[in-house]
Amino acid sequence: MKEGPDIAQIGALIGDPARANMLAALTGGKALTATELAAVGGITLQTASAHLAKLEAGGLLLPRKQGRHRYFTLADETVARLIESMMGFAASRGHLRHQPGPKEPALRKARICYDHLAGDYGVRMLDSLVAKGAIDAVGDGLALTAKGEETFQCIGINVADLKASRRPLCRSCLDWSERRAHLAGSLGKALLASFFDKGWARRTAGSRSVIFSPDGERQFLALFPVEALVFAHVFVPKP
Amino acid sequence: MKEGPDIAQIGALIGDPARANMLAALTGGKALTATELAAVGGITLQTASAHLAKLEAGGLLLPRKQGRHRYFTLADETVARLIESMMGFAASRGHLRHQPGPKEPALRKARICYDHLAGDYGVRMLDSLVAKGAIDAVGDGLALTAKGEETFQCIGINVADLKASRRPLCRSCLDWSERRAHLAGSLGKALLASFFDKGWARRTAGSRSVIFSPDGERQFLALFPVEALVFAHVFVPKP
DNA sequence: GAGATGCTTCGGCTACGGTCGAAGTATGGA
DNA sequence: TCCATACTTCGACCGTAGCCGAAGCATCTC
Repeated sequence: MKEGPDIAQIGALIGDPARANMLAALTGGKALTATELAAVGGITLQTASAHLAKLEAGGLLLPRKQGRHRYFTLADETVARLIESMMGFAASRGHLRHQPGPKEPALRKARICYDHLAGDYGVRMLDSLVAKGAIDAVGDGLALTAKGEETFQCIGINVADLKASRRPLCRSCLDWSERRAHLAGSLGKALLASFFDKGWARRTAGSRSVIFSPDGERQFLALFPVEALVFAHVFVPKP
Repeated sequence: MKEGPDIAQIGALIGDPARANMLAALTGGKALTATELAAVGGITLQTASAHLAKLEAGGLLLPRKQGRHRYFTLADETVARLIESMMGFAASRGHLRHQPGPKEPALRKARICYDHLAGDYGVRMLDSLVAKGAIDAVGDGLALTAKGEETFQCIGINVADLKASRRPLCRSCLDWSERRAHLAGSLGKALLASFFDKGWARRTAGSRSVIFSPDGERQFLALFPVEALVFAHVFVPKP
């Protein structure tokens, strides 16, 4: 039959454990060197080199040479979205890792999804913004309201700048740990960046998880309060 | 590192050409027997049986025994969404099939995406519905308007029934051939079903493509006119 | 009951892809 | 200039996953 585009190629690309680990690590948004990615994949540098060549040829990765290092990033936001959506799917089918591990809770609480905040805190933030009327949620789509535009200006985010770029302002991104949406798009990116700028939170060295400082956490929770009522209509039953 | 759910498993599942072909065929929405799927995959029945067992174990497929046949369907709408999104991604990276083939144009014009209409005609339908104000497009989300509810009642679609089900009414689904959204969800399903009921169109035997009758095509195009102005803001530039 | 059809299981073959050691190339620093 | 570091290429090894022929169940038809 052979209809349509070839999904087997990218499936196979993602289907190798070492490559999958590399891709998952790169979903953290940071550029990583071949050596770092080899460690992530649990393989030697030679093998990693071969894998990276394949991922690059497949259009999933973008290399950037800098001195004697080669830094790799996901080629595109669409790659990140694909990986995240596959994680969501895998989680829904129970394809979890064997070892929950000590890092797991931190990851579920707050982590980076390419360039924006995900996990419990990411979902909470979006919920709160919707409850405040800063963002409109229609179906599975998100849109900034006029009120929201004001709000973000006050926090110190220049919405006009964001609007100028071609990238969509708001995008919903399905969270694999919470199975609910969090905020992606250039606004999601700007918000996370501002948390880092303010010193509320920082990324961790070898992981996707985001660590809040005690003070940062207090401020974050105050800025994005949870209203119990909200959950009623946003709740999505787990299948 | 091993963070998060295991995407390698489902990647590998989709990564085999024979399995990928089977999954793509099942995205046509019809239940297919093991023998039919073997033909689709270009392999013998024994091999297909092994593949199907793996896909079933992975939670991608749902078997249904009927007489001496075993019919397989995609386990879930989420599987169909995953496959379609991978197709979209593959298409965007140029991972196309070698042979464009004679069926390709028909497929691009109108095809089934799990249970709703995709392709040029699918995109056109959504564009037209948005232009008419029957559906609200906010960001990448869709919502039925009050006016739309009336409209669909007139066409003979019982919106109240659809609302009763847990499945979302409107969902946007990215079209791999058009790289724009078309209408999924229970409303998308109901619309396609009504086209079949009215005899405007029919499915083809071994393919996902949808064939309109001359009269059906005329009616469809009249019902969903294109207004040039609409395209301006819906257009998404190809990267 | 006999035969045909649909599908699964078993066993063995094969090939491809992942793996690493060793050697080769580029870049940076002393 | 010389060495260390970062990475790639080459070559060889090996395991696994895909593949099919043959045989074994199950179900329908006559």
